Amino acid sequence: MLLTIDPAAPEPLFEQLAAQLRAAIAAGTLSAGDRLAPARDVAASLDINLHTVLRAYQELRDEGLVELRRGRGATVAARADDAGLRDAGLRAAIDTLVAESRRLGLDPRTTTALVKEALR
Amino acid sequence: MLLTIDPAAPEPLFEQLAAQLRAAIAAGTLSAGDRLAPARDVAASLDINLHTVLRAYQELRDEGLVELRRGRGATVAARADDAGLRDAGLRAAIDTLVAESRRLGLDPRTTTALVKEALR
DNA sequence: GTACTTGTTCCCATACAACTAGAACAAGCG
DNA sequence: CGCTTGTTCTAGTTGTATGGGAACAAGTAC
Repeated sequence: MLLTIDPAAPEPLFEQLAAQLRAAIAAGTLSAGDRLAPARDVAASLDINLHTVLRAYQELRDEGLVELRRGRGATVAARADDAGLRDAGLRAAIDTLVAESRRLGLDPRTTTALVKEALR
Repeated sequence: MLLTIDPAAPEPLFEQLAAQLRAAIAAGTLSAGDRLAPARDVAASLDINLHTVLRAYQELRDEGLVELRRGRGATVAARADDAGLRDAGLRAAIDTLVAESRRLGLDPRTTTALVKEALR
């Protein structure tokens, strides 16, 4: 599981990490029970702070996608499979939305904002 | 056009305002040519700073949804109709996505993150 | 048991974004 | 002309993101 960051991007580093891990779960690269690299290792290899990596892990824990335990590390939650990030209906819905957004030439900010609002 | 804010929310105030205005355009509450309330008035009624409101307006201008002119105020851009924020296909796509997200019990953050990733 | 791993929780410091505050300015309107 | 309204500027406060370091707690390995 290769993680990368772009220090120049507007998104916070921990959000970049969380997004890649979510995408990996959705793509099936990571499955329930799989272990994530220790936060210290990720921090060292990306040359960023331990706290930053842990914050990404904790965000995923708050979303119910990852389980964290001292001494054991971070593992993909069983719920991540059950909850179905790779559910066919969900992925179809996302693909359709992206296609519609592109068709209308909408700014990505506009699209994500509309979705966020619709989810409230 | 009633605008509200939640000072305790993690989203910046100007983003909250922009999101509501986008949603209003998408819902048809606001149409091309309609005038937005003067920034000073909004700032006063919400008890926030003029700059914060103007930043929301400017973000919408950058997205092509609103036009700003000194002395005349802020108006919904013609493109806002053409671009079709209230396009049937778009709205159906959003509704479907929201339904799928709810069905799977996904955290809103997870859903929006996946969409943002898919739009890149 | 001891040693090691790994997340958790503190401390603090720095950099940047968000917000506030106030003022002056410029374009449009009546 | 006066009034409205967005634009631009300066400046200060606050919160978040990130970094750096340390101690701690729960789990694993021997």
